[in-house]
Amino acid sequence: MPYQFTDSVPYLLNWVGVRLGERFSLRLASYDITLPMYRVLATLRQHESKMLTELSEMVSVEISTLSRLVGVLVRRDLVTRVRPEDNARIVQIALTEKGAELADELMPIAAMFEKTAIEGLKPEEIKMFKTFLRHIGRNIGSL
Amino acid sequence: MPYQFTDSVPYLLNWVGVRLGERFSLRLASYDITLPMYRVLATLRQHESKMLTELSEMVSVEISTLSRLVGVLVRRDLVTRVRPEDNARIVQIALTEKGAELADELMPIAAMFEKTAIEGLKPEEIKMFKTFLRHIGRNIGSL
DNA sequence: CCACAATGGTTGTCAATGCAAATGTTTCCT
DNA sequence: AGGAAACATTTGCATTGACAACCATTGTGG
Repeated sequence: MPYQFTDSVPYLLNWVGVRLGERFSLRLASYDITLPMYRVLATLRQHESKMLTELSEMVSVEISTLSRLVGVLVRRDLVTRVRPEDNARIVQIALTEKGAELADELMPIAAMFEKTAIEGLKPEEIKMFKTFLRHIGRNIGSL
Repeated sequence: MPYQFTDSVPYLLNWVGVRLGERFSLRLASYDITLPMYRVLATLRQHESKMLTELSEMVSVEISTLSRLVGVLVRRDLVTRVRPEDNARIVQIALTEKGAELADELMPIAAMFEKTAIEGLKPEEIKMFKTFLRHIGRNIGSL
């Protein structure tokens, strides 16, 4: 059997990923929040405080882009950006009260969204699916 | 158990997808080809000829962006863009000889790449994984 | 058969992105 | 201690990409 591009894992992954992103962006639009913004808020909601580099790795946004993005989030009073006393080269990003509230409002929507997306898959299938994804994620190092 | 963002399907999907794309882009760089370009070539390799809108849907690239992208591929003599006699509002995109040759050179690399990415998963697991992806893909309509 | 809606594609414009260089900070080595 | 290397972030600049407005063609209902 020949290699079929549109049947390949990277293709399918991208196709589904892009569409999920598009759809969810639409939902976020009414909150005046972009998808990368949401990713930052949601990540911080579960990690308290992260430096820029860590955040960049987690949300898959290029660090210079993220630097600017954090800038707008600070201006909107959704996150804080502080240089710790004991280490002046890093910057800690954390949610403000307002940012935490927004995250708490948005995350249930994301949860519902995901629920609809994986509708029809059995719990153990979802578990497997995530395991496969993480497995591929680990393999990426050897690419 | 609370909803954990970094454990969600959309997050994992994006995380893995972005990284696969980044890595493969690096491979393509030596051919002076970008990832979206590769996607166009590979799609056409398996579909002969597509109109712009269909191509846009398949490669997940916004149509105006794709219009310009096709422009550069035409200039590089990798694809042709013709308005059929019988329907002058559509445009058919097809590979040139040169484009087909390039696709044939690149696709085995992509195949190897994928092989490495899914290393360690059993054939039936890969099959399941793709089934899950397609299933989610179909659900997206109801988002 | 003709106005008008719908479809397919291109172009103008501006915001988002990414790379590279610059800046400041800490760590490491001798 | 002193300077080089490594690290974390920011900024400048050029490219990319998205959205909207637009043009051209085809399809449709009265």
